[in-house]
Amino acid sequence: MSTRPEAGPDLGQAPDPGPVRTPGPGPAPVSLAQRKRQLVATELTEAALQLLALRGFDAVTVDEIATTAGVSKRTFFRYFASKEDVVVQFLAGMGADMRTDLAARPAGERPSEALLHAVSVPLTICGDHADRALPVVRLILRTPALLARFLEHQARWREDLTQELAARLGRDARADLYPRLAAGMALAAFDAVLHRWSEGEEAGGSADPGALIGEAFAVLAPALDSVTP
Amino acid sequence: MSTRPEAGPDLGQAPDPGPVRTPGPGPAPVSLAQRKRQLVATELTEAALQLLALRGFDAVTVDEIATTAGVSKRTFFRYFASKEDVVVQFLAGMGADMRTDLAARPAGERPSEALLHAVSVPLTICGDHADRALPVVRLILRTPALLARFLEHQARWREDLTQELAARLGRDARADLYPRLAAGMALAAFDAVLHRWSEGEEAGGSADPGALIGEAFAVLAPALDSVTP
DNA sequence: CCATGCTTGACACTCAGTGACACAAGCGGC
DNA sequence: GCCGCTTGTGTCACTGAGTGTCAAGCATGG
Repeated sequence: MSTRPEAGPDLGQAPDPGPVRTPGPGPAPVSLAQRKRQLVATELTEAALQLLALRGFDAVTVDEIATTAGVSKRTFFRYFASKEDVVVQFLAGMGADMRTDLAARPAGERPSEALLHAVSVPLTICGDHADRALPVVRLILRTPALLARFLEHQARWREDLTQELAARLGRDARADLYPRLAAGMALAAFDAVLHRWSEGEEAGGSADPGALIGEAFAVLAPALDSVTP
Repeated sequence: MSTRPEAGPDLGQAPDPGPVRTPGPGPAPVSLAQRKRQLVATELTEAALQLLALRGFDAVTVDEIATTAGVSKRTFFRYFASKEDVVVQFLAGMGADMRTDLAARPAGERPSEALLHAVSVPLTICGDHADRALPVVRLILRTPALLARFLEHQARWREDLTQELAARLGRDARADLYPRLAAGMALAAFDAVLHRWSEGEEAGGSADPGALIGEAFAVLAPALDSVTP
């Protein structure tokens, strides 16, 4: 792969069913075609997560994943933009609505409050499905190639949060350091929590990420709100 | 490529001359072989930066870069672990001594002060060589593949800063959120400054990064020092 | 002069990722 | 019922990154 100027997989291009969600039933798609797509997608992620967790990222080829899922290599790339994406989209999908969530917060709310809520969304989801999410998070954090991709996604989140914050506060995202700085701080907290969660008690993940993020924001809050007292 | 468990290029494996520095003469290596190595390395980075800045990351092949520099593709990969690394190492090399710098700060210093100095090092270097550094930074920030690699490097910095901070404060980097959180905040400031610097006045880069980072840390300081008053 | 070690180029190979084309459903109109 | 149309898929061929191997080339030290 490489830069992917504006490419990406041809995932349901009509009423975009959103990032492929893996196992959870959730709001099932309606059309037959959509359900078929969904089926193949989950089959692929399932196969990928199992194989990769078992043998490591490098020891598994895309061909293997595809064949295990019962499709061709070519079809794999019609669902995911890269080998890394099968794993990362699992996490990244959860963060996609951060911006929406931030935009939905009441206008007068302090930045620290609003950001805390936005960032909490994916973390509480993780916490609620720890059995599925924890192995994935661990795999990502300890595989350089996956980490790089994940951070790339995160950079997009940061961009989104920056824009949204700038809009909320009536500031210029270019000329003013604060919006990007605040977004970065929120994501730093996110990362710290993710690390702590994945490392704590190498057995079954320790404290609830929802609680940890609150702890982190207690430290951040004074700085986050210092610009709008 | 992919995960690179512990691989990397066979860069001077004897008394490792450190990351290949590009043009600056600096403390020239002594041995003849070392100087030859250095020469090839700078030739490669020079060729790469020129071609990539001109035609974009995807439109240039490693073969081209190598041939332009007068060596073979195989030799390219003996100097750089990946196509991205030619560009990124330029920046990443500067950040490598962050940890050393942090460790060298007086023990009693407030975390915000110590971190500010550590993070300032690469930024002031950038500011001092803006004519060379700015195009590279812009290229990295707007090329997803390069950004991903750069963030991967930064993750290593964060790890280093985390360890060092934990040591300084006598805390446990695993159980305690604060060290990683503080390191993340410092790097968030770093990123914000880098963005601001690269975007400000699309002409020639605006305010001095050294000044910008001070501005950012003015916001961060209360949070950074809140744990050790 | 010869042995040793380091660097390089040439070659072959794996694997990620893409483009092109042909083929098989599912579906609406007539 | 048949005809198009769209959509998803497999096959094939191809580019380009990255690696292993081997056989020179060229410095050094004895």
